[in-house]
Order: sequence, then structure tokens, then C-alpha cells
Amino acid sequence: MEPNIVTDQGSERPGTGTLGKAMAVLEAVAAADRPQRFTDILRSVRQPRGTLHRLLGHLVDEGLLVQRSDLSYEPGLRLLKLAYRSWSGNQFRDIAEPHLLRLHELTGETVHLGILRETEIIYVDKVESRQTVRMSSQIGKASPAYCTGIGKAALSSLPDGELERVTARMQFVPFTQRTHCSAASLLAEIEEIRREGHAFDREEHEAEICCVAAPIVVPEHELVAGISVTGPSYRVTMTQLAAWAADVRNAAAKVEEEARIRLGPGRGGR
Amino acid sequence: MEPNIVTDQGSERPGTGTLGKAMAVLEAVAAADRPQRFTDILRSVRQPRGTLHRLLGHLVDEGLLVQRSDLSYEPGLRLLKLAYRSWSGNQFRDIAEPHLLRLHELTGETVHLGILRETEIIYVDKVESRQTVRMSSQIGKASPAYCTGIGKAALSSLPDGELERVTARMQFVPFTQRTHCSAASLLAEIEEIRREGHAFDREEHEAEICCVAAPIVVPEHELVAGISVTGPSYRVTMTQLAAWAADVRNAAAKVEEEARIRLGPGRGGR
DNA sequence: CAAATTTGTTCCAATATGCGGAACAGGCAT
DNA sequence: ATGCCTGTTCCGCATATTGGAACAAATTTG
Repeated sequence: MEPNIVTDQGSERPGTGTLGKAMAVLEAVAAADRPQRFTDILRSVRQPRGTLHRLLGHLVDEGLLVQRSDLSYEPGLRLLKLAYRSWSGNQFRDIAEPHLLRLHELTGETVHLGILRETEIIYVDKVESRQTVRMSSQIGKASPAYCTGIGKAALSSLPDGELERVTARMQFVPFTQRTHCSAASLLAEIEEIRREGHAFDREEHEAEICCVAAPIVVPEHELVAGISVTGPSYRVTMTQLAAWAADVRNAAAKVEEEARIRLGPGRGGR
Repeated sequence: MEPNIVTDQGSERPGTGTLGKAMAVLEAVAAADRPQRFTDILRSVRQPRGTLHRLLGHLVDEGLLVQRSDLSYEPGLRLLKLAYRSWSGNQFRDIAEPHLLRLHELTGETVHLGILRETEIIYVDKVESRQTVRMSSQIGKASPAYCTGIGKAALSSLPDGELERVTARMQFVPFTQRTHCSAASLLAEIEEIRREGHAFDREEHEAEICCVAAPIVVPEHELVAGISVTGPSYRVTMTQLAAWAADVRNAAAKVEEEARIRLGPGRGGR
């Protein structure tokens, strides 16, 4: 598994001044699956050598990057610390959690909660089928929306204008034979998903992995998300998934309802 | 220049230019347990209003912060995404994992892996005792080193010079009655920890919670960390903890040994 | 083994960028 | 209405960023 060709949409963004450039560098390092040397980064981020060098220096000073003894860079621990609050303080995740657990008990399979962010789904919570060793892996993981159950479910609940804008930005990478390769193909399925109220992933992202998902929308908070039940193809048939669809829709609806109440009509803190 | 109360140790750091200021703001928001309004941030970060306003704007543009409809700010999802790589790509965690699992099977209690960063311990992995609902919580959480088992174990393995430098930066907050309140008190215990090879947390950070911990040091990578077994006082007696000490030391030693081999003498990438 | 290439680092003048004091505008209380 | 607190905008100043080019060291090549 090494579909890291991309850096997805991080391309045409001008970058908000200095911070933007720094973040672009950080992202470039984080997106790679191995420590990046100066020249590697130079190639992915288009910046003059001098500039990049200073940028890297600052990022290291800040603890966002760590420079190893062979001079290569990798993401620093400070990111973990910062992200912790972003996760633990996330009310939405908190609201959804019991519903995820219930769905897990019902199905016995892995349950995911993901939030749509531009063209990606970011996983914010997970209930594992059994201790699959990798405990909390994949929280924070970003996957393309067009080839995941949650992603397609989430997309299906966008108004047409938004949907068009977002799909235009996508770069369709054929992860498996069943992966959507064009916006047209994706949009066609989304029509169907809108009618049904749930989406399937038929091994479109990873071979031998499929899922059912349903969307969650909280317009007051510009929140588009989804829940899914995932399993390996050999154990979970499409028939089985279809049978769970109603339960997933149900759980999603519950979360949506509760989120609307508890997150309030736009006011939160105090 | 007065001893600015907040942001723990991030005080006398001038902040690496622009980036430094932006990160200070980000940290201030992340450190709070509720969404921060403009004025809240203004109080914790000493910056002119105009400057702060622009900084916040940039952070929001970058997705590092999110502004809610009541104008308050909270950490954005992009942090989760960035941190994911910092976690999943962490070789050290990967090496330690099986040893954590083994230790968990042996004791039946919660096992933690934490890394020392300045005056804090940052938890990078965890094996929960039973499904305590909160699944992967606390990964990325930062706790003061002086009042945690892993923290004290890690400190004990620092050379005296380093130790002194680090303890000088600490602000001793009495979380419980047993929390160390001074460097002297802490250093005295560290002497003992050095002799024993393991550290206890006797309800020093949270009431009713105690643990045994042992240090892991990989000098080649400037890595100081620790493993601990944690449990509630009513179930885990000090005698029990003492009995596990050898196992914890053992696990730590194994991790240390394996890390030295697999992380190599300073070179990693290719 | 010397020459050529690649990689990382340093320097510095030009200026774009961030800086921050102060004025402005909208609420919410009195 | 009056005052106080909030968040936002403005704009001249100067500092931090810019990026080309020279440098040094490690690596490959002839």
C-alpha cells in the first residue's frame, strides 16, 4: 500500500502567506511514508532552496518536525499533543460514540465515524471488531471521499452546487478495479445513494474490504459526516451488508438528531 | 518581562518569528478545555489585538483552527490528519507495541507508552484494561513529568546536567496531596528511582490512580521514554505494583534493546 | 585519483509581509 | 440614551521573509 503519489489538492492553493508555506512543507513531510530528506521536500514543495531551508529550520525549532541524524525530517511529537485536544474536545465524536458502540454490538464488525473535509474523509473514531492489535490506528487517517462508504454517503448529502465544486477538485486514483475513475461515474452512484439513503463500498478502496455507510448532516455547524460498518469480504457478504443498511441509517439518524440538539443552533461554549 | 503565567513552559521562548507566534496561539487554543473567544486568547497570548486577529485568520484559513458561529475558536481537523502520520509512522511505537500487549496480558491492567519531551510526558500508545469505553483516548495527551510514573522514570535516566535544566523549568502544581511540590523533593525520589530502576506513581497525578513505570533510553536517537502499568488503587495495591516492577523493567529493557537494533545507530531512511 | 555532480548550508540586498497602535462598529448591559 | 466590552478594520513603519548565488562537503563518475 503506497498510494501516496498525491498530496491530493494541496497544489493550487497559494498558501496563506508565511504560515501557509510552512504548513505546505509540514504536510509534504507528513504525507510521505518515509522520512524526507531536504531534496525530497524540495521536489514536492516548489520553493527556492534558501527559503525552504529556513522554513525547515523554523519547523524543527517549533517541534513540528524532527530532524534525524541522517538529516532527514519526520513529523514531530508536538503534532500529537496538539491533535489530542482536537480529538478529545470534539463534542460531535462524543455524541456519536454510544451509537457506534451499539452498532458494533449489533453487527460484530468494525464501525467507523468519519467527517468530510473538502475531498477527503477524516476518521475521527472507530470501534474495532475484536482487538485487531492495531488499536486506535487510523484515527486521524484521511481517505479520499470518492472511494469510501462514508465518503460517498457524505457527498450524497451535499447540495448539487457544493457537490460539483468538490468533485471537480478530485483526482481519481484507481486503488482497485472497482474504484470510480471519473466524476460522472461517481455522480451516477451518488444519485442512487440519495434515493436509498445509504452507500456501499464494494472493495473500491481496498481489496477484500467492503462496507455500508449512512450520512450525518448538521447544517448549523457545516458538518457533513458519516457512519459505516466495515468487514472483510470473505466474512461479510453484500447481502449481509444490505441487511445492516437500515441499522446504519438508523444510527446515523440518531446521531444527527442528538447532534442538532446538543450542539445547539450555532452557539456552543458558554 | 514578567513570568507569564500560562502556556506552561512555552514561556521564555521568543517564538521563532512568525511561525512561533502562530503556534503559540494554536497551543493556547488547544490547551484550553473549551472553545476560546477572541478575548480569551488575547489574555493567554500576549499579542496586540491587530496582530492576534490576523494570526487567527491565517490559522483558520489553514484549517488548523475552526471558528464556530459564536465566534469562538477550537482546534481544527487538519491537526488530526497531520498527527496521524506522526503517530502511524512512529517506528518506536511500532517496536514497543508487542511488548505492551504482553505486559498487559501479564497484568490485566492498563499499559502506557510515553515519550519525554522537555518537562512533559506525551503518551503515544496504550493498551486498555477492558473496553473502558474511552478507547484510544489519551494518545497524544501531555502530562507533567514530575507527577507521573513514566515521567519520573524517564527523568531518572537523564544525565545530571539535563535533569537540572529540565527541573528548573518545571512549575509544580499540586494535583493531589502526594504530588511533588518542589524540585528538591522530586530529585530526592529520582535518586531512589535510579537505584531501583523503576518509579511509582502513588496517586500523585490523579487520586485513586497509581502505577509502576520503567525508563527506556535510546541515546542514539535522543529518545527518552517509559512504560507503565496503571490501575485504580482499590484494585491494585502497592504490593501488587511492586511485584510487577520487575516485569515492567524487563519489558522496558526489551523495547530498549530492540529499538537500539531496529532504529539503527542514527541512520534510518534508506 | 582528480573531475563532475549532487546535496546541504550560508550570505545578503530588496521588499513583501507581518506588525501593532489606534480608530471604528456592533452588541449588551446599565 | 450612555457607557463598556467585544470583535473588526485601517494604514504607515520596519522587520522577517525572499530567493539568487556562492560555498562546502559528501557522493558519484570518468
